[in-house]
Amino acid sequence: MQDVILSLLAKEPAHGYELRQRLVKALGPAGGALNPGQVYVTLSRLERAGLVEAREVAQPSHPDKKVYELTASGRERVMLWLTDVTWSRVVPLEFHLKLAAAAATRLTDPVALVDSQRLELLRELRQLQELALQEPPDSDGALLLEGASLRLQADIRWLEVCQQRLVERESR
Amino acid sequence: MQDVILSLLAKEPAHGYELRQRLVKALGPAGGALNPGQVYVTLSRLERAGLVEAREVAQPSHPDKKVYELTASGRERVMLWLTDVTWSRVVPLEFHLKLAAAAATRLTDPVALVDSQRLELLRELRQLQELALQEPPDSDGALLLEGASLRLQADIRWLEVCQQRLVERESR
DNA sequence: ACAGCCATGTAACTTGTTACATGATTTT
DNA sequence: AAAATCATGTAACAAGTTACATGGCTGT
Repeated sequence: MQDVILSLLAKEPAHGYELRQRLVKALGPAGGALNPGQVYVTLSRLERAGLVEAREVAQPSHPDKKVYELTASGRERVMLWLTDVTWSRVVPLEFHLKLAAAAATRLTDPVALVDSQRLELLRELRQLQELALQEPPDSDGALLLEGASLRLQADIRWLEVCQQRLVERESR
Repeated sequence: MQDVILSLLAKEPAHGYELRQRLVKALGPAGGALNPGQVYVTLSRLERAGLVEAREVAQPSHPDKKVYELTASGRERVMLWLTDVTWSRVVPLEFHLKLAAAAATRLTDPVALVDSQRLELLRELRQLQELALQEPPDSDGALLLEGASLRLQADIRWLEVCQQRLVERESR
């Protein structure tokens, strides 16, 4: 969250309300879940950490607003974030633990578990592809959806491999 | 972390030290980064939440140990976790924000950013494939590595698409 | 005597998250 | 007069993370 806010401020100074709106828009359909308060909490923590600075701006026919902008060390942190290359590869590990737990507890059949997850991902993939049709081609939104879609396909293929292995082992 | 610990306890009751070792082993090369204290912190929080219960076990030629096992509500939570199907699709969104920030700040060239990330992922993929060779075929470890590898390939393909789009836009 | 493994924790800090509170202005 | 929008925050808790503290037992 902090890095996200900072990256938005890297573009131009803004106040909390504006940031919240930009975030909701950037998050798309998932944007509704964003709690307004969180933006302000994050901003005040960033200020305490010296990464942003605020100045109050009076408005004639509106409540006052507080415009935040990056400090030097804030810009430094954005640069670090930009060049950071740790991508999340946590999920397969987590799912692997789930499989092991399912096998150990025998509360759920591992094969059924893999299958339900696979079906769910397929459902999500169809939904994504519907969304992609509504997006103008070659837009940023379409590019984003393509990234999510490629990942989903990779995960689905992996689940298929898992399922195959499980069935093979069962038949031995 | 909580769910991970719970899933390990779902297999069989265990004490903290043992859990830590199993975790380090399960995490493979990344296991070294695990702070021992965290296991105990997590266990005590799980106990406070009523998801696990401990009983102290004296050992003749070793310090005492505290063996934890799941309560009924702990087992319930594991079941919820097992059947939960939310996979992380956050990363493309995050990278998209990075691209936007890079374009806005002009501190870094977006094309260079994509390229460095792509090279890094390629490096990781090679490393993964080396690890896979050392793993016995058809083992759980090999399956895990395959999942990570499929994801990496999807991410790399996405970055290639991003790069293509950026170059296309530049030439206009 | 000293290193190293077995075993457990606590204090403190950061971050995410939610629920709640406040008040002005504009539109209907 | 009510509802929506503009605008900001606080208090409190949950969770991840780290640094540090403690002690017994084992092998050399």
